[in-house]
Amino acid sequence: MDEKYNPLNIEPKWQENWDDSKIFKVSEDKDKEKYYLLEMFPYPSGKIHIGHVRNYTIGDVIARYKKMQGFNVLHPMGWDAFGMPAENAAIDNNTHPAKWTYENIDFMRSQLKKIGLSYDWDREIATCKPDYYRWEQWLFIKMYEKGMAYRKDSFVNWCETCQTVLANEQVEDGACWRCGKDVEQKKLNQWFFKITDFAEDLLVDLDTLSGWPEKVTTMQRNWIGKSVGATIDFKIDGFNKNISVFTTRPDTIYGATFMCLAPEHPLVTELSAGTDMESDVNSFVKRIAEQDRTTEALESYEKEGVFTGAFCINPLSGKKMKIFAANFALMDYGTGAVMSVPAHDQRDYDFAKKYNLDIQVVVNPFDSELKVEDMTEAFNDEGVIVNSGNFNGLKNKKAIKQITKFLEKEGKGKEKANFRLRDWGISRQRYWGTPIPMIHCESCGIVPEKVENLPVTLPEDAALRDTGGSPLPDIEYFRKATCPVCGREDAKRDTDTMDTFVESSWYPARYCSPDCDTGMFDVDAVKYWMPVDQYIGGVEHAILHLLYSRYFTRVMNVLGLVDFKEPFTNLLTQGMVNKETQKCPEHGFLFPDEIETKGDDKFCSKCGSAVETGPVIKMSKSKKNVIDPSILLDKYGADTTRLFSLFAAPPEKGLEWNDEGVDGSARFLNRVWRFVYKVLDQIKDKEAFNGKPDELKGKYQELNRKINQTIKKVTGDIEDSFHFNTAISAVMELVNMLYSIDVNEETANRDNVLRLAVDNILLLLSPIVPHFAEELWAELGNKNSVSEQTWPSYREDALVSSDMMIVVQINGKLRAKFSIGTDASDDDLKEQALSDANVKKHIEGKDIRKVIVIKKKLVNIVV
RNA sequence: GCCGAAGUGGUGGAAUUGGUAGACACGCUAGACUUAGGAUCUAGUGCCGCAAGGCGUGGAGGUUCAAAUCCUCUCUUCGGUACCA
Repeated sequence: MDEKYNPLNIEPKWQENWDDSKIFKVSEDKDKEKYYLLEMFPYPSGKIHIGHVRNYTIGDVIARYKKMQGFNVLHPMGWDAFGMPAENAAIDNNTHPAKWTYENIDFMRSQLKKIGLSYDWDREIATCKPDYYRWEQWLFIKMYEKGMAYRKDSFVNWCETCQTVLANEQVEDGACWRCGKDVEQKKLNQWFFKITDFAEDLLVDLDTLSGWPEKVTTMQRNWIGKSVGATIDFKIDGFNKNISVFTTRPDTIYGATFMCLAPEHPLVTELSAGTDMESDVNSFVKRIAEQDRTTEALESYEKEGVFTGAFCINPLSGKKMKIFAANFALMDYGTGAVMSVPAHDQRDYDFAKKYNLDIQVVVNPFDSELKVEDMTEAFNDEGVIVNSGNFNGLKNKKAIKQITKFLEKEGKGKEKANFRLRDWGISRQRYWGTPIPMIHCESCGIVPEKVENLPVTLPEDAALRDTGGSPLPDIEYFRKATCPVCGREDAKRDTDTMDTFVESSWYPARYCSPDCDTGMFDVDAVKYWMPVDQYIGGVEHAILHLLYSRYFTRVMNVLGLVDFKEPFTNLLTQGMVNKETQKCPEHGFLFPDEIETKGDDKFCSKCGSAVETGPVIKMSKSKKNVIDPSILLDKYGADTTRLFSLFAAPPEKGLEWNDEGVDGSARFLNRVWRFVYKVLDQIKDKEAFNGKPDELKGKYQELNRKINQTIKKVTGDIEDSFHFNTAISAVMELVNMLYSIDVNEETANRDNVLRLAVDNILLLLSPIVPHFAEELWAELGNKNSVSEQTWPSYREDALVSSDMMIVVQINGKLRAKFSIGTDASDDDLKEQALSDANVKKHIEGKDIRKVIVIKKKLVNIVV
């Protein structure tokens, strides 16, 4: 055995060993309980960054831990390989997206292998491969046939830089989530998935996800945004038509004094046509349509509107209400029409003040009476109904139900729940994505490609345009198609591709049978492995990816492909790894290795300008605040890097990256190594101690207790909360204790206890630092891989101590401590406490009012 | 604005059925050793104080023999979301 720990020698050896022996390859085994552990697969952007290392290490520890506990563990890895950066990089570097992507995959795979992760690499998938997206196209056609995929004209979020449409979820603060450019509104004909059909189901089932962080279910709940109220019909004066509105406050209907329509609402132009108002209305509608709709801009807009010239009739009060087109009414929420109740809605109040409209109080606070002339803002708390005919005197909450019921009876309204969630627009005008398997035929309309013709393969020889945008419409042989229905040869293939979130919505199921060529997956394999027992990934995917995955699982469920609805039983959202940004006035953002430091000052290595330090934010390639783990891996090896990334903080917590502590982790492994080296000859042929504590004496009895306590603590920390940082601390304490005892002391079972200590330290650490553990495990004379050992258990009798430490407080302040046998009575404790010298000093001349004795813990003397 | 989470030493972080605040590390100080290392070992390290002692978990109150932990108010930071009728 080497005297010194040299990770760079031993790590490649074990990685090869695991690879060759396929020790982590799994298959369905009905006799073993399965455990499916999945980390969110990465986008192959080029290099692994430290956030990946943290994420995959967390997963790897759990996978190895569960394997040692006897589970049949599925732990796969793959690549979320379609997406825009490939196109951008291809243009920048004059290469091809496919080439760029596959090269990145090869490089990143080699990086992951260097971290020593326990993947079943035979299950690796890449979503850009035709044998993967073939089944996505198949599912698209199934969804189309069931009416779950449809086409509609709609205003879409358009990113000019990326030349593509973005889903609502992909717009962050009014800007593109990927490139940061402000998003514009554009009208396009697009494919949509009918996720809103499952809005209620997706919402209700959040309650069943007890293994998810509440934070995430709350975010999804808010995103789905259910509100309960009523739709109410208002007759339009002089027209044989109704305006339907959605409101959550039917109790305030008597106070509705005007009506607001979204500018795009079809009635706006219809009602104003041929009236004096026509030109005003049209110019207003046109102006609003052209307005910038970024969130920032929206905030600065004042509420404004224009009278359409028409009136409607309040169905209960019978009063005439002016109908406006207003900029704050949204066409795609509710019905695109708002019944405005200025007394009880702040927005309506502002609008009424501006245009001098009637304000009518219909809810009073419980203890006072509102007067319109004294009001400075809308009143929207709970209260008592007034000025509302038969409903006066009711609490407004009760009135909501009664008025709704009344409207239903009269045929003027209906109870209704409304959702904020919109259908999922999936068309992208991009090249590097899954082609949408639909064909536009002049005779037959839009029809699906024949299933036997799948996959519709993405042409690999496409020349990208310098300007961005998809080359697919230019490629004649791709675009030209034969109509699968009538056989016309001049049909056109859809040249849009799917949103890349589609691929990631079903990949967990694909891992169960990655080579299946008869369907999306092998039904029996999925039945065995799915759902995922533990999913791990960044909290940044709390809405987007996780909601889409839940939706897709429901789609597969409805299509009879799977028998469950929730894909992820337990979810661990790992905090993001953050780092400050560095900016050079001339060269913009800088990578850490582009900075030179002189004392406390930092300079750009290209031009020497002083570097400006920006805020601490999530690591991203575009901001260049990334840490390349290969520096750590080359210098310290994988095990130290793994250990450090776990020791720094509990997984769910965000982390400001700082590698100052990494030496401590390296030092710890060295300490363990040196100890094993020191006692190796002594313990190599010995059995680990497994007797009763009374077979041991003194320090060695204590050591035995500490070993068992450590097993208990580490197991609990992993099992209950994945708090590896405290688990590691516990092992460190045990190692510190080993250094404090004399290994040559003549005492019973000495070497057997030392063996027990070393065995368990290696077993407990093995999921965290697997190469290190394998090496020392082999040095101890073991033939099998440490990962095939059983996770250690502790002896209950070893935990028991004959003494206990008692704390003495006076008025709650710590004044003394003493050790006493565990069989001591309360009175013994009291007596012992009062006889302590320091205690005597503090109670001298004072009356003892009360003595509180807490069993096995403390004595508090109140004076 | 609304929803959620979090505030503990110089740093990362421990500790919650209320019961020794600061485990384990990093850093720092002093020393030892030496084959001069990114090594190892010993001692110290919350703050104030020579000490006795006092103070101390964002701030202010409260409950309790006892509060980082429970309650009320408040401040700050981070994350999500936002004209949603």
